[in-house]
Amino acid sequence: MDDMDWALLRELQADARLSYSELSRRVHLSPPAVAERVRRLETTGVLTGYHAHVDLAKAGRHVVAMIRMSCYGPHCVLRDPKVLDWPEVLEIHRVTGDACSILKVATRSMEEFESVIDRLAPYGQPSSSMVLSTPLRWRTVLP
Amino acid sequence: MDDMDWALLRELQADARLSYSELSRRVHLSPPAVAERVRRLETTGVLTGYHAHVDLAKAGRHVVAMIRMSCYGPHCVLRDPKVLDWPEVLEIHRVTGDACSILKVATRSMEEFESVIDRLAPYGQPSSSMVLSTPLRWRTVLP
DNA sequence: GATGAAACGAACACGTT
DNA sequence: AACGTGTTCGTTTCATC
Repeated sequence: MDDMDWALLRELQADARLSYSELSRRVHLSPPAVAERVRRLETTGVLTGYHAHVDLAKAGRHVVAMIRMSCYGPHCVLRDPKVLDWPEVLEIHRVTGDACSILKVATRSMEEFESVIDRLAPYGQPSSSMVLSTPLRWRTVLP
Repeated sequence: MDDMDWALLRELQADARLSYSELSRRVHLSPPAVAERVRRLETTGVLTGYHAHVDLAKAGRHVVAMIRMSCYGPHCVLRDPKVLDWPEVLEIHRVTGDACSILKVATRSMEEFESVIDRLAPYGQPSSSMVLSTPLRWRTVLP
């Protein structure tokens, strides 16, 4: 993880579709050298994937919320792998504090959101914060 | 936004670096037609960007937290554009409820995290939930 | 890590429905 | 208006130094 690796990470975080040739011009390295470094960042797990980001509202997910789950001991959502497959659940973080986890959820409607809450309730007490807007959607990680 | 657009969104969310040729094979459409559709999804704002995702711990950000800010009226973090530029702040969501916003923060150390809390305190009361692990980092948005 | 050759993909104009 | 075909040019990849 030298300066060159960080330069590649910076560029690929900003635009994951940059070609190796374009990357080579930006970091001043030959295309094969760039390809080898990127492959190494992938295999070592520093780069976990390349993802197109979608505008949730424009994709029909008009209701977005952060849900803090305070679970009933052994019934915790974190212990049920089925929750990982619910299409409305976009992220799950295990956290410290009163809640055991924070879920990011996006649904097409309030009715659909209500059904998610109904499915979550058996695991514990959900506390929902509806997302009004997202002033900062994403930031590049720098050294 | 027909089935073909959704097929392209699905593939690009899973792997943003797929070539137009590879996409054309997967959705059974010619490469120029794929390129035109993807360009349209970009210009209409459905696709907001292509980003390489980085493992925070492997990138040296060992401390990750979700911080709920309960701000003092006019001093709200959402009203100060400077906060958008803090490199430790990866996401900001404006939400309903007791808190006015939720921030995702990642720092190299607890000392650095403490300094973020010190910088946030003037805006309101920060309530931090440290992220222990992330069982679901990201999910593809489907129709 | 750089270079050069060969295979592959992207981009444009054009023709088709 | 949306898609397919062609050629041209740029990109990826592998062998080699």
